[in-house]
Amino acid sequence: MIMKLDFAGSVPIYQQIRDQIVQAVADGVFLDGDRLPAIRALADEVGINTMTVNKAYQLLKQEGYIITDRRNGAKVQCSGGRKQAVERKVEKELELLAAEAKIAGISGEEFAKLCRKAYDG
Amino acid sequence: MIMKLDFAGSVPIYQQIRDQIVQAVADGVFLDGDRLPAIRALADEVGINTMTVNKAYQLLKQEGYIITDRRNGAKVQCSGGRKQAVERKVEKELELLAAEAKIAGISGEEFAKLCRKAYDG
Amino acid sequence: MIMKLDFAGSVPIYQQIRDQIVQAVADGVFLDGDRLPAIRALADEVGINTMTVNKAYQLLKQEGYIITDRRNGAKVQCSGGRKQAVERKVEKELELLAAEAKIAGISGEEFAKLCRKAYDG
Amino acid sequence: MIMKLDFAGSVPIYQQIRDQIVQAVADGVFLDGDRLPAIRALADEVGINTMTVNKAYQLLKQEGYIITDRRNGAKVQCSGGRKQAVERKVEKELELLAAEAKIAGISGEEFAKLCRKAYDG
DNA sequence: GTGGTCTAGACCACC
DNA sequence: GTGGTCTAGACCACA
Repeated sequence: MIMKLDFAGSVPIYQQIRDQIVQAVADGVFLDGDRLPAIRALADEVGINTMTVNKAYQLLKQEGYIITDRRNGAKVQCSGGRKQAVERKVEKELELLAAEAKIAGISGEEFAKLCRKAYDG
Repeated sequence: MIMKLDFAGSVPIYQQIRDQIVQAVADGVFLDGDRLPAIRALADEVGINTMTVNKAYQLLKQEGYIITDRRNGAKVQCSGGRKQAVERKVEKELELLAAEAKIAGISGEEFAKLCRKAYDG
Repeated sequence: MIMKLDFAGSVPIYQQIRDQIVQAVADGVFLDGDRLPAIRALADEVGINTMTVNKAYQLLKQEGYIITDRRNGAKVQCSGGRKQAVERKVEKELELLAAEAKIAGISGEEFAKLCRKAYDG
Repeated sequence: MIMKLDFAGSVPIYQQIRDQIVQAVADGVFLDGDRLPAIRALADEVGINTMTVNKAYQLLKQEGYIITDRRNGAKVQCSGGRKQAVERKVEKELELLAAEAKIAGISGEEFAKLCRKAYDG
């Protein structure tokens, strides 16, 4: 589990952790049911406080990406059911991205290509 | 110029203003060279501090979306040149969105459709 | 004896076991004097540690719901005497539930109906 | 704003704060739109850490009981919409309470009376 | 002024 | 071993 954190930027660390774990799940690094690193272990590894990692895990749990089994720590849970909510979120964020792209002179085709690349990896 | 601000959410007000102006430019509400509303007028209209609007305008200026002229206020400037930078930014954000979509069970086709809709409006 | 355990939630396993046994007693699944499943048997059945079941049983014993006999295991004991204590506990918890219900727009009648349903089954 | 906290018990402090604020809202101590005490002020008043109060507020926000307006701090928000969810929660908790009451020898009438008292205050 | 984030430690409950 | 909670500070972003 490699983690690239930007301590200078304005994005909270816990958010960066959350994002990268979501990425990892989407990329198949973690499969449904896999155990995530223990909070302390991950905190030590990347050199941050356990509370920060804890917050990231809580966020992931709340969003339904993981469940924390009291016996085994945190496990990935890919069960759907969030499709609608995610769709709305994606829709809204895409709108802004598309606007910025349009102004920057990125054509519809180029934008579609970027989207495809992002999805297919 | 209608502005919908969410004072509760986690997105800063100035960021919301910036986003909506970018949207408006992309949608053709403002054309290249058009004058943006005066800071004080906009602040009064939506009932916020002028400092907040000022910060949004400074952000837009810094990003190259507008130029400020002491005599005429802020004017939209659609000159290109930022294509590469925007492309990198869009690429990065798309990656996360695509990941979330993938996990939620949104197919590549559905995602592409959302992207097209976002771009074409 | 069916046991539905939620390993993800915040309620401790032993508490869930305790709750479900109390439910079963109230529902007449276990009558006064009936033997509860042996600790090890129950632990095996639901796939948890015997220590956890043991803790649940100790809690039940301490609350006066069961008595443990070295030779015969745990037996249900419906002897009263706890009425006052339970009343106080119920009173306090009802207060919070009623508050949440009130805020959510649940009327007094609806709340009473829910209460009746809970009691009559 | 009086707060009675039990530091010895097993109920987390942030949960106790959350509960008492919900109670206060239901009792009309706080009306829709009223400002809650500032996190620091409340923390100082009851002699606990700001993080703990913060967690309580986050929980309330997440449950929809309050909104945090960036300009003014936390405000009560009684807008409904949570009726169904609360109903399910109340239903489930009532079931256990009713079971305990039944075993303790509390009659259906007595239980109904307790419920009425809890709701009407 | 407000809330949001983070640290470096600590203790506890659970299993 | 795990996650959950809490402390006593600190700094920052926002308005």
